[in-house]
Amino acid sequence: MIRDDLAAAVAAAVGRLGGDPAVPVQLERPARREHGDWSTNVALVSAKAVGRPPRDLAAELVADLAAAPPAHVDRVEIAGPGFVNFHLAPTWLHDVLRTVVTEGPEGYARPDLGGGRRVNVEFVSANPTGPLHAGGGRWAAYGDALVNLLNRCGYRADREYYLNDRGVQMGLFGASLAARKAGTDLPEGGYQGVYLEEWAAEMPDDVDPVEWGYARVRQDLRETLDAVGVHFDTWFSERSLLDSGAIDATLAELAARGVTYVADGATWLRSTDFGDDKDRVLVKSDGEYTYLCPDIAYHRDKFARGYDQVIDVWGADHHGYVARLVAGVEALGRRREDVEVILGQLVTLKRDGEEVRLSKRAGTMVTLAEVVDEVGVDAARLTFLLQSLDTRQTVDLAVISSKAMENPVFYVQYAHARICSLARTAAEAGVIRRPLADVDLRVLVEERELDVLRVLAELPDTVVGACTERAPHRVTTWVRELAGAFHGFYHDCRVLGEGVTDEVTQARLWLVESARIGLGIGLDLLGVSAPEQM
RNA sequence: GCCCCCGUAGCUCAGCGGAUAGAGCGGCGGACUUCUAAUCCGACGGUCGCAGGUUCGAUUCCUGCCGGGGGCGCCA
Repeated sequence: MIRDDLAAAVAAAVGRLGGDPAVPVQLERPARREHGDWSTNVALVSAKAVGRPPRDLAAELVADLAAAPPAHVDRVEIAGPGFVNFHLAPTWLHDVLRTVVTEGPEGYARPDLGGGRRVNVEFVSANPTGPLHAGGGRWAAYGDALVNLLNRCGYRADREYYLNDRGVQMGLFGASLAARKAGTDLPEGGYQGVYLEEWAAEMPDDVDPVEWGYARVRQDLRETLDAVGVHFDTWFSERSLLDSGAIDATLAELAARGVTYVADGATWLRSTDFGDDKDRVLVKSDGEYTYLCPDIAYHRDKFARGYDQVIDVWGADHHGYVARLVAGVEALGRRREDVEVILGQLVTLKRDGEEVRLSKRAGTMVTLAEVVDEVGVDAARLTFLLQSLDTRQTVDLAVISSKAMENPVFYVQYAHARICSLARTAAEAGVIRRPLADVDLRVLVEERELDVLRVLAELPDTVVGACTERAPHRVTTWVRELAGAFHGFYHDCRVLGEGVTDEVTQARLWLVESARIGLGIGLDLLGVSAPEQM
């Protein structure tokens, strides 16, 4: 890669000039075109240590580099307070094209960050007491894309859904179902959703409402998540922890480690020893487990299944729960960095500008299934992956369902469809793309052409950043940029037809192919389809 | 009171310590006899909430304040 070549050249020059070779050389793409194609700040960074003005250092660097410029380098300049800017010949972008095509959809932008480490990503995990509401789509799309990113970056990541299938809520759910069926009053705090009426009507007379309802919910969850294209590797049942004795085994292990104690008839975890602000009850004085207790057993189980790292994706409303869960994991002897909790801000739903309160119990809900049904998987997923998880997202149902331009999914998919259409037209016209090695890419000199390649060049960095920062939305941003660059190219540069020389047609066909590969990689990471026509 | 997230163009949001802060949408003005106009181009639009600090350099990091959202149970 060009950056590594430039960095190596700069490091060597720094060494020859008596600078500190330990200072890492940073190469970045300047925001402004006149600042060149690549820029380094070594002179700024090491000026103090060397005790000389940064511009003097930069001048020496430039002189040294000019003696034997690295490949593709046209000229090297000093700018501003002491930046060293590299202006490259377009050939560096032609190399990008070759790399993209040669490495292909499988190989390009596939950095090995994970080294095969196994990661368990748990997400959605809504209580099995009703359908997923529309806001849950954010967790579904996010978790799924995050796993895609991890897997692309050399981890072995799995998707997991935790079913809280025991406890108070389940009982309440079953009782609500039974009451609906019998036409009696709902229990105190019961579930009022319309879906309960439908399900009660389906429910046979001679069944346990909790069990029947639980099965019904799982079916619904599975169908909905299938419809959003999210397929979990594991559906983990909280009950199974009780049945297998894992909860008691966990309590025994914690006791053996001396991190629990009994007070006021309850069993407590010394979570303050692990960074929590107060100790937490694991077993209540009435003998029941708290929510935390099986949850610690659950995380112990994940590690027992061979995962090196565990990631939980939760809504920000669970913020107060993080410290005790992490404390619990640490109390079991794991390193605290082995468990990572990602908190996302909740989704506010609006319909025609008016907020729709989402409450499963109150029953005023818009289901995820309805939204997907209305707008389609692709629009739904891309919408949820448009913004950082730290931003509270407002989704106006009227907007995403209007198939209008407000929704960027069409913009991006249209670019892909155009690419495929171009390939079809070429085939119909009998234009055969020659092997890349036989094509002269140096005819690609138009800014529109080079812009496409500039964006493609950034994909590897984007993937790394999106993965390490747990920020799939960066891929969304990138995909929109590539689509924009492609549309501009498409508008200004003809690939086929009279007035275009054979050389240019050939080179542009490969340019289009590289864009197809890049767009495909990005959309695949997001779980959004890349249509061949629209 | 303590903890977390947010505050950037009219709206929704990008922005990985760098140079003159970007995109989409809306509004305004343009471009289709040619590979898909679901596209493209132009102009307009900003005290990056406020005040300090660190730094050669801060929208970005730190502290305080203001505003919005969420959380602080032997609930789940």
